[in-house]
Amino acid sequence: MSTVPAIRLRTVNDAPPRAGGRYVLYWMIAARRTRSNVALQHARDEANARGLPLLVLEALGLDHPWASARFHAFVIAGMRDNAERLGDRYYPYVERTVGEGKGLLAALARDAALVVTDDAPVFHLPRLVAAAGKRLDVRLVAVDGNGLLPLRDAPSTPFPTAYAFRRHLQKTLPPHLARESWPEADPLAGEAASDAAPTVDPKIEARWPRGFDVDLAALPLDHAVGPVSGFPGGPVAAHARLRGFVARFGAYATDRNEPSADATSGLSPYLHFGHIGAHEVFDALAAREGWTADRVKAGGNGSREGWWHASAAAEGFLDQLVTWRELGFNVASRDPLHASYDGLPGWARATMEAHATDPRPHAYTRAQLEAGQTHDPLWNAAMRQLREEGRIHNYLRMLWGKKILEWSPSPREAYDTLVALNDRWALDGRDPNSYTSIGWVLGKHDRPWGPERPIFGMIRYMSSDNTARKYDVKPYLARWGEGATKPAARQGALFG
DNA sequence: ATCGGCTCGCGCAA
DNA sequence: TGCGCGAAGCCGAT
Repeated sequence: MSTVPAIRLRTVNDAPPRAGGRYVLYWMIAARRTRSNVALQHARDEANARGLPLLVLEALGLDHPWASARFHAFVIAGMRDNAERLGDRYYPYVERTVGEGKGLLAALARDAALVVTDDAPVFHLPRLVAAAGKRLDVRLVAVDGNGLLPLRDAPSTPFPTAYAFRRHLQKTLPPHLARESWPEADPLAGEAASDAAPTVDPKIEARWPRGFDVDLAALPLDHAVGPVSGFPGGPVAAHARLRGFVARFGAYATDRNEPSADATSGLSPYLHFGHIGAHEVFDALAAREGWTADRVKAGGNGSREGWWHASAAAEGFLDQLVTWRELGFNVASRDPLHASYDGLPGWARATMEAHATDPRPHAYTRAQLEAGQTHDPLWNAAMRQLREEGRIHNYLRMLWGKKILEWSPSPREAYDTLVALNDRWALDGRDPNSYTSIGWVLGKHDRPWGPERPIFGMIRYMSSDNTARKYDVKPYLARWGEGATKPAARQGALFG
């Protein structure tokens, strides 16, 4: 009945579907978009099967530790796009006081034949879904739309290396690339009762008013973390970004590590908030390359080269989008320690701990780091980009992390600082991928790399001097360094 | 400019 | 049991 592969569907609770429900409710929590969204597609199938309309709830709560004007602005921009597409079927809701939103899902579910949601191993979402499953008296189905590989098509233990995971992908992925397994580009196009608006109890609307036109300044948020410039949120902006990236994709192979070049995709924030899906990014690239699924052959030995049978640039980018991104999801879905120091490999913790009492020639408090007040101008510039733009250039982010290890009193504190700064300031913080890149800095998915050094032990070392030797960092320093003039138009006027 | 060594663990071939 | 291979490393020798 469902057009979504069964391996992506998970029934969360024991409650049956409700006879006499007025709509099928899609509780949109991770895939905050209306295109290429298998959860929405499944909800639509269920609605069609019952002759019912769809209702889509997209809520934005205040009750999590990193709630800030930055993330709120980003998500609300996406609500604008989703409202455009969904019309009467859309129930956007932004909490005005902490706890105000409690009960909305259950209230809407009381008239639902079935509730569908996203199954994503991201931040607090698994706990949220589990709790909802217990509370609701109607069936809740969670749908895994995270990546090309369904999360459940892998062993129950997480992959320790990208190499091992890549080998698994090379064996397992081909059937999931087939057209019939692929998400529909526009699930709303296949909606049978699209003209019938779902009837929502007016008492619910009175208590939890629909809408997203809120005064951000009045909300209890972390306002020091302000909206970013250059990265407007939402599916429309995400697709504009994707088009731009594909248009200049030729430079990706050579310039992706060049801090001054705009050669990377910049899609990570959109992927994190679900404003675009991995399948959509894959499709855009495949179209550009004239690539078709039959070019991938089952087999392969885990090597990065010559797997996709695409250009060098495409192979490199797909290794990011598929291998590394989905490795992060694989680990996040299977390792409860994936976001903690204790989740690092044994050899990495051992070698760092053997050097825990080494003298630290430079030591900074977390506040000094957060303010970008170190002796290292390149590092300070990276921190400033993170504070102001909500991201750090891919290559410099590694250096940024390595120095936090070098300048922290202990490896455990280094890990916690990395996570805290990234969770708070990065648009794609709190994502499985963020924990992958932070973990990599401290040896995760990497190997020991001599010679043994103070503080680092056998953790792979990086230095600002070498980075400056390999890449042209002058334009980056001019943009983000100490003496740089503030870029214009940083005010958050979008949502005033 | 380019190259090997540093060093560990995995999966597969033998 | 050996072997190839691995997100971006650094360093010194040629």
